Amino acid sequence: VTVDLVIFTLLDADLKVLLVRRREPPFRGELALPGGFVRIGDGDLPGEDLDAAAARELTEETGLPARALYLEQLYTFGEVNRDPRGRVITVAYFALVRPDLAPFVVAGGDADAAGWLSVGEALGSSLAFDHRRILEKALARLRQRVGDSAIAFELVPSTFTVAELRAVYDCIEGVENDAGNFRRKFLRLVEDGVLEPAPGKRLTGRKPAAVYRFRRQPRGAAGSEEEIKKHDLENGTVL
Amino acid sequence: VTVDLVIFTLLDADLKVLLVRRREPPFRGELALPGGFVRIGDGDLPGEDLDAAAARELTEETGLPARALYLEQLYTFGEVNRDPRGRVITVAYFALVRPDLAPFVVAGGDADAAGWLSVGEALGSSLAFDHRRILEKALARLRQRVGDSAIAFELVPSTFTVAELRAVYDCIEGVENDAGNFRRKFLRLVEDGVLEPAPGKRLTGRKPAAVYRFRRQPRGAAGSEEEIKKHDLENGTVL
DNA sequence: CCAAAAGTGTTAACAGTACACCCATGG
DNA sequence: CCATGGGTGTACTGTTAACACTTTTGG
Repeated sequence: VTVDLVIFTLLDADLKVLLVRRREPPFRGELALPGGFVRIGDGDLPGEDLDAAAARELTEETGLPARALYLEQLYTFGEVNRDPRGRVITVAYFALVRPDLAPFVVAGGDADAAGWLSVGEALGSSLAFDHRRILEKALARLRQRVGDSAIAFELVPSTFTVAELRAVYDCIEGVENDAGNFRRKFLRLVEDGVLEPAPGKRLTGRKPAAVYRFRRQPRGAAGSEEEIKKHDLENGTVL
Repeated sequence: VTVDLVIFTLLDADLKVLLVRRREPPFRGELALPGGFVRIGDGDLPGEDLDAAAARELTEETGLPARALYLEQLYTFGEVNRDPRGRVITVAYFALVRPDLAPFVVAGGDADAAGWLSVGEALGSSLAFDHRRILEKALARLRQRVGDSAIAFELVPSTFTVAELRAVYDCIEGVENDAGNFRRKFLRLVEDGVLEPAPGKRLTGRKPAAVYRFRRQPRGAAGSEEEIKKHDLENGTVL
């Protein structure tokens, strides 16, 4: 049993995925998703949970603490012949790296030249094993999550402007959101205490834009309204 | 590696799950989800895909052809100590049995007294392994799917009335839908060719109700409109 | 006739969409 | 002063939710 990771980030308004070039057969020299075997724990070696294995691989491949990243189980692929070495079942995970952390990602241990590749290009080129299918599944999950949960905040620096968040949506949904309408939805989140103004201005365009940040714990007493808000952040529709 | 199945049906306006009583240790005599080991295929025995293993177990436990049932991968549980026998990772699947087929379900091979238990009761009683957590996850998935795909048709006989389908939604969402409003949404599906009138009337209440059936392949030329419809049935919002 | 469920109508509130517009500022 | 992007207003649309209403039937 292995875990494979689909790690996304957003650079230059383009969705990127972290791929490695395999140094060992099978598929030596080809592009693949980072991953590795789950420590089962025979005898005296302690085993690890699946989530722990995914977090460990994530840290190994990115050099970033897993706690700072979004990580979620994606799907398990277990076709008989997906690995020429024999029967290998892989639990795929799906991770997001905030773009301000992406430059710190360095090549991992068991693979050459880890690197961010544009998802479009990755889908165009050939990948090892059934990793193309895994990537497609991850992409579908990402779009779903962006549509119905607050996951987009994981693809933006810790403080951001309305336009920056809008760019994330534009890029992932592949459409161009109306600036005015998007702003209104955004401000509703501020009203609801999901976001809050942050100090400073962003000097990106001509006119400086207001900067916001995600509010980790909602303000006010934990009334029923806040409960709902928490639920929304985890499962519900936000933007 | 095992597969475990969470098999739901709807009887007497109550959501039921299929549980078995274990005949072997560990957890002998306790209630558990049906499941079994995946055939890996060492040596000359052929292995099986995960989906195939789930379908096989599903047929073994229910006596019904898997083709007639809804089956979808749910989540993979791999905590180190979830099975006292050693390291066992389980891929949980989620299945639906139409209520008109539920009475034909008989006890499976490796377990006593398979039976439909009310989900409320099942969550109240203790289950083997981490099966309670799996059941909770399945319930969450069911509610999600009912909300955003056409899965409810899998919990209704092949022909049904507006009120019968509404009862499915009421039961799973735990709310009472307005009869009139529900009817309008329902009729929109008929307009769109997703449903079609079926011959006969249902004599359930005082006034006989019209009967409908699910339309497997949409009518008309396969234009772009039909493509969208197909997409909706698979992924999108329907009711 | 009456109860009960099928089926219809009406309306207010709300969210999404499109698009026109004002405002502030760096060059 | 002007182009650019931030930020605002507004009218139109379709969907939802609440609820009152008519119709049809078996008992």
